Amino acid sequence: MPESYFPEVRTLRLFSEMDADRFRNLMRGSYVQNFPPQIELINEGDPSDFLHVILSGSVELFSSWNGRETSMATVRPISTFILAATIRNAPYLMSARTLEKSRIALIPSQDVRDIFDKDAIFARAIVTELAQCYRSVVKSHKDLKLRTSLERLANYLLRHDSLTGGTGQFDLPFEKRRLAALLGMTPENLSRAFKSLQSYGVKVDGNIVEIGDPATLESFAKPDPLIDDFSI
Amino acid sequence: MPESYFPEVRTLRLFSEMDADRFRNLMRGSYVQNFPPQIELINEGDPSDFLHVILSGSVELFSSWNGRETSMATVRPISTFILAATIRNAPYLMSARTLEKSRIALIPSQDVRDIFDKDAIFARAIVTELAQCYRSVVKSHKDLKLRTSLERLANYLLRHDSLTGGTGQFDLPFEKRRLAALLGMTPENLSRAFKSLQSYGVKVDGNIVEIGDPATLESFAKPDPLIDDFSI
DNA sequence: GCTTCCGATTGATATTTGTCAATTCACGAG
DNA sequence: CTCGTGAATTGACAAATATCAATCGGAAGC
Repeated sequence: MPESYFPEVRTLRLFSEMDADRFRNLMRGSYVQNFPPQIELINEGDPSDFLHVILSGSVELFSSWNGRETSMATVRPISTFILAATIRNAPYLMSARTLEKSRIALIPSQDVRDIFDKDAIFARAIVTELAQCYRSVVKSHKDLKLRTSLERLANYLLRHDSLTGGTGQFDLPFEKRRLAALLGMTPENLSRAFKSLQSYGVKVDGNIVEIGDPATLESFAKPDPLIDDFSI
Repeated sequence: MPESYFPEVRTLRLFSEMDADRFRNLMRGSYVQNFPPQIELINEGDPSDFLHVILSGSVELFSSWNGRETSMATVRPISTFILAATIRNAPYLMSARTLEKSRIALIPSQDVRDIFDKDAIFARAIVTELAQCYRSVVKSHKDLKLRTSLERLANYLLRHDSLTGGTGQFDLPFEKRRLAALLGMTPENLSRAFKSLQSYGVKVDGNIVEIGDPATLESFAKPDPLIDDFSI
């Protein structure tokens, strides 16, 4: 990996505190690659040879079974993905594809495990990151199991609004078909769900969403920090 | 905690390799308590003051939102639960209640975090355990999102059969209403699902389940190691 | 400007799942 | 043994969601 990328990767919580020499060694054995959109980076079931770090662009994590496919999460810079497989030296549970042109750093999993054993600070950082990811999936699981699709959409809109500054207006970050898969519903059902939310002040025009009356939408969505707050 | 419990806790992968002195210190600051059935040990949202280790009995992890409740997992000896909250010093995301008379060890979270910082071997063990838990939730999430309730039940039966020796006959480990909640369906729907599986050779009498023709059931259930194999 | 393509939407319909009410069944208390 | 309790089951029905087919509409290419 060219040294010019080091600072970017170093900003990641995972690497920011670790020993400088070790960091340099880790980076020297790594690669940075540019990928076009719609490239499959990881196929679920494959051995986890690399820890991936997304530096720019966006990546979708998804899973398939029996001819069906669902979206599990979207990853944005700067963060790692599929850390657990790397740590356990186990096959990937999810596939990954680029959504847009993306720059990805590939760090050999074996090196990550080696340094983990030697560097307590790095180990601490990995645990924190892992625990965070773990809690995110638990939240998603609660979202999916406790809420109807309409409630999931309403809460998604509130979350994304607050994420983008809470102005009550934002662009959907990807196609609606992808949002539908993420929320665990069909595109048709999503389309109808948007219509149903009109009565709570939600206006949609193409990719632009406007939350006219946050209080009304919240009274329907009933957001809960233990599901919707990704910072805890 | 009485010294007599030390060996039991020590068998946990999480503690088995750690420094003996530190282990003794950690245990000395801990408690072991016996709880009757149906006692709420943890309320989601509470601060995570203790890491829990179940020594005997069984515990259900569950979550609520807006008057609804769902089962997230059941925990059996000997394992920890809600490790991620302890590590991150964050509120519990799930509640926990005893299903039967249970003996639980309570280890102060602060002590766990302190030792984590000092003991690299312990840190390594925590990461392994966390990554394991994380992957389990991802599998559950895929199960819920990619399969119908009938498919989830069929795969659950196959998993549980193989877990109990693969004899093709076993007792359900808890009430059907709980199984229904775990699988994300209503008790009524579960009852009908069992009936539907009759045509694939599944017989149910009370709590006793018999898989008459594993091949047929598998051809319907299509079990997938990336969802159903909890050892990877 | 026109065409083509693909995602989004809409309507009609089917399937899945949940809800409500009634009944059955098993088990423990008295 | 009988009664009472709560879980499990069953049937009828309602709601949520998916499927299929047709249409719309905007963006890219010619």
